[in-house]
Amino acid sequence: MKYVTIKDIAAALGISKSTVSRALNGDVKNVSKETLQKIVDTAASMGYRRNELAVNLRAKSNHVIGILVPEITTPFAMSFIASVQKIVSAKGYRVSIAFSNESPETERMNLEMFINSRVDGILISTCHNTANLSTYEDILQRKIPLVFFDRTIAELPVSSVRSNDYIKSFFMVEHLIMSGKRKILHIAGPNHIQNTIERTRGYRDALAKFRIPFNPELVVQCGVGVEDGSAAIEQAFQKGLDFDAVFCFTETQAFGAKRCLQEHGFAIPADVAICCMSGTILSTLVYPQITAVEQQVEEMGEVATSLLLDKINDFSAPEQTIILNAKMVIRNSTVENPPAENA
Amino acid sequence: MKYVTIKDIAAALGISKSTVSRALNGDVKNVSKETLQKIVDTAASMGYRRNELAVNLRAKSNHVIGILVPEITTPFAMSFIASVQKIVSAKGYRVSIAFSNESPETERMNLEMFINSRVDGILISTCHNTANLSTYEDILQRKIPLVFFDRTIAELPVSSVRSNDYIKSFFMVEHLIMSGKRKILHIAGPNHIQNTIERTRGYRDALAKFRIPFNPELVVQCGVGVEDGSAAIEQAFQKGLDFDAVFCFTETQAFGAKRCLQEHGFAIPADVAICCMSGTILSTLVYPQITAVEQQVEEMGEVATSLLLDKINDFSAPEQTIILNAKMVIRNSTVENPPAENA
DNA sequence: AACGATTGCGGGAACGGTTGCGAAAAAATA
DNA sequence: TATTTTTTCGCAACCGTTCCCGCAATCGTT
Repeated sequence: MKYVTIKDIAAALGISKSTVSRALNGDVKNVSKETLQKIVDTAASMGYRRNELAVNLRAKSNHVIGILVPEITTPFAMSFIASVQKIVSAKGYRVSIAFSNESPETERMNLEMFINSRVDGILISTCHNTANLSTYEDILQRKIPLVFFDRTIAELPVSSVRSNDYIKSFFMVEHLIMSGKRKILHIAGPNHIQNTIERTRGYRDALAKFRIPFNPELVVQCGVGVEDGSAAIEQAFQKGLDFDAVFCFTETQAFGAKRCLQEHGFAIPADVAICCMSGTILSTLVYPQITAVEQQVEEMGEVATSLLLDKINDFSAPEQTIILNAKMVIRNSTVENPPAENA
Repeated sequence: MKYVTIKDIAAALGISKSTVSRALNGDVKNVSKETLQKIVDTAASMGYRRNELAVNLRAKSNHVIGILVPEITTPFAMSFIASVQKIVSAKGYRVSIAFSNESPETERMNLEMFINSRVDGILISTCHNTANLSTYEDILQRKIPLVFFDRTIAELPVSSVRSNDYIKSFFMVEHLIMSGKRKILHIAGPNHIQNTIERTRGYRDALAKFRIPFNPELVVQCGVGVEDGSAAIEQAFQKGLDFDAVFCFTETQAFGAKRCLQEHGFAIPADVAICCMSGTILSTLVYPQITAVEQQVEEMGEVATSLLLDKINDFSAPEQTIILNAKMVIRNSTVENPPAENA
């Protein structure tokens, strides 16, 4: 027999399954000490394993948190998932992970899978061109707790957690300028997402503060991959653009840009400085290490989870929009001698 | 009402829930065309969502594949998971992910969680100092399909997938020697795992082939993190060791080693060449790009999944041990002008 | 001695589906 | 028209657990 049930235990002991259930749940008030011990012992010796499926059906809860991310193979997603996992597993929840591959259709499918499997709550970072408002609304109508993180949707009355992109972007460009750079190339992100707008706004406003004229040619919009960053630099060379710093939308772009510049023999940061938003631990792997604004991924996971658990606990908990303070870390890709560690 | 059930639909239409169930499962043989259409329509308009919990309880199957990895925040784990996810989701399975943090205790806990939640199969890469033989045996006794990947356990009669570590390690060191290096530092892994033994054996045998005497001082054993690699180099300097190449057990060690060497002003590969096992896409992000033996992660995911699905389909399917051919990619960290792409 | 309170346990209805079996109705055949 | 076959559907059991309700025995109190 593959699995023994409480019925089997009851039969073996000649008692009712109710008592067995109670005993195994440690109900000391309704089971005598001896019976309880006897039940626990035989359960162990028979290799009993509580069937969560049955428990969950009865409890109408899966004890599962669904996490939906655009991509899974990014340090950001991994760290976020790990952070959530760590917290909720201590509270008896498991996490179920799905990814949208930046496709709204896949996103919708996965959300419906979450609904069908009766997850207790959903954490989601939407894909770029999101088109699933009706699905989100369906989820809300069913009173399934939902929290957006990183990429949020302003239209919906749901809690969300993201970083203060604009101001950190501003500070980063300011840092470049104060390091003596003036011709700053900005490798931006896809133009239909909120983050791109915020970060590019920070870039422009920092230039304005120092009365550096904005040159549209110095802003190139492209994908967020390593090769995109590399290609952006190649393209800038071909256009004959003159620049002494590069400010990237993502870390991966920065990797590509840096590698391309190094392959062309440029010294970093002397000839060209490089920095980026969305930095992660990877920025410290390369040489020189990259100055970056790092999202507090761990913290984002913790905050998002906390908001979600609140909602799970009481669906009428108020919606909150939390803006985390991303951390700017200055490293060798922008200055020769960076401070030890800085916020 | 949060969720409508087939009973609700049945009541709304004045028919039995059996018929509703059949209709929703597309049982054309037992439901008339009109009734079926009527049921499907009202189900849609009432916002019915099949409760997977109930279905799974009845079917005694969760339609979930459990994946247990030592760490989640590695490109290897992520790519593997993504690869499995892609395949099984097409077959109606979800994946549940857990990690052991290299702790046998956590590993055991998570395995028991998998058992309790009645997963249909388990893919596992064991933690370093594994001590859960009895748990594995429990799983096998319950006839829960189990497949090991990457880190395997020879003692157990289960299918497994891993790479040909020894020979690739041998080739890698041979490559260094043929590039003119002779004093090769080997940053090895923890000494109680199989992979360390295999790879170090490859190192020694390659030296032997070229009649280079083996110097135990040139083998340092340490953790697999970036900082471990960096520390290993620092330590080598302090010991006054003389070396012109570094062969790392993992990619992360190589990152640390490379960064440390560059910070000390060494030219790579001219002064010191660097290469490693367990390479991933990350090796191409850095400058110079790192020569590495890359596991075919995608393929490993596919093969492991295939073995597992076979077992799920028929538990008496034969156990297989599959050795994948890892791919050695020569890049700028060992030679100035690497071939375009090579196996 | 009588009576309420407590303790320990069993019976059985849920949770939301699926499915074998049988019955009624409809259609096909003799 | 009578009989057989087919279609269409309902009944009820089942998956493994929880939990409400009720009953008997024990205990304590006056």
